[in-house]
Amino acid sequence: MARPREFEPEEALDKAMRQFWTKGYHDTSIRDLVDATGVNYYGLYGVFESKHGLFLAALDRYRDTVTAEILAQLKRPGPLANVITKTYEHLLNIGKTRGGPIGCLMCNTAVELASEDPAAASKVHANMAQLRAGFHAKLTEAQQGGELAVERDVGALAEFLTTTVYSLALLLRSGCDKAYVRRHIRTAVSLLD
Amino acid sequence: MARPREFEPEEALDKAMRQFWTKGYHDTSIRDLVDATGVNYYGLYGVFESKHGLFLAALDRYRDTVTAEILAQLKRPGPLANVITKTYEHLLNIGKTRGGPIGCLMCNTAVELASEDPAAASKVHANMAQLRAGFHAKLTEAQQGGELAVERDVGALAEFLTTTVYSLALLLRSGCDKAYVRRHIRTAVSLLD
DNA sequence: GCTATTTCATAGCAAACGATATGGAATTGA
DNA sequence: TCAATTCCATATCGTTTGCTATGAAATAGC
Repeated sequence: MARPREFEPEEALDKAMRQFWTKGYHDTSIRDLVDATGVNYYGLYGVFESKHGLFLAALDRYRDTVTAEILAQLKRPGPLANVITKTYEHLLNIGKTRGGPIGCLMCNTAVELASEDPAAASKVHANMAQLRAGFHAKLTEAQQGGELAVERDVGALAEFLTTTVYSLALLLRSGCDKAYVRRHIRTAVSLLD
Repeated sequence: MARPREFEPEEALDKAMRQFWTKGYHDTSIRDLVDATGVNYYGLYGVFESKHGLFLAALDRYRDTVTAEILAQLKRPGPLANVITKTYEHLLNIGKTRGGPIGCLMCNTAVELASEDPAAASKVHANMAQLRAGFHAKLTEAQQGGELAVERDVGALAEFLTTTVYSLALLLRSGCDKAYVRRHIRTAVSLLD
């Protein structure tokens, strides 16, 4: 052994994720990341290989924290429409900054990078699949409980509810106010009636 | 007068718009724009002032062409759900490239720039307002014709349908296949039943 | 306490960035 | 035909980019 690291990789990754989340991939420089994490070049490159590698790690970190929390919200017991609405309302509280909400890193990445970066696109689609599975489970449970009509297409609904997560993030990031977003939630959820 | 211009500003703007549409603002360099338009630096800067000025002009051009065509689709006569579905199906045909669909410039800009560029954000929101007005007119017409229940909230529905335009663009840009997008269209439009 | 090893801090690299300056080519009015 | 003017083509500006190299600082084993 020798001189020990002066930073916690997970903590640094968390701050880097936040930076990418706020400014996007192309508009975030390595110097921005050094400033945001407090970790020097050597440390960042030693652990994450490159800017791109750090970004991919940030996407994983996002899945393991933010997406995981969304899925946890979805798993909570309760009437279908209530749980879905609560889950969507939860989105209003993530990605808050002084400059306003910054949406969802996966949604942002889908738009900024998915078409030119296969590795990023793959992680974005994996995230969509996770959300879809979460909604699908809840919908199926509701259908079996007689809460949702058996003739409803659970697969299509799960996809729709997943896309709505991204839609809400887009509205928030683009600066629409909360009342606007809440109306969208209400309208989208009314599809389950 | 003196030496005449060797390029058509509108034609150059069209190509620049396409470039921004494909790669986004930050990832498009002035040299990319020179290559894409065939116009040299002097010409671009003489007409559009700066990269940012050219981008804002591209947003206007997008509104006057792509958004205008969407609104035209919306104004066509026919049953409500049919017209809305056709309008959404039309989105599948815009922004096609060899590398796949590139979504919607306004949606892309909402995610990439709206939070840091007030001028761009303003144009994005103006675009949303135009779409909302188009949907609102169609919905009101349908309501008056007895096609849509009078108790339905036309304002909220118009907002929802507008956001759906952006959602579809996001799905297309992120690489979802057409069947996936078409299912989303069907589910969203079923809200009007 | 000394050496080996790893990290930190910073200077520096070539390349690309947005933007401008410069000189020659093309056109007009005289 | 010849200034005057405008545009094209290109060289160049100072910065910033992602990334690397270098030397000092901090630890472990001996």
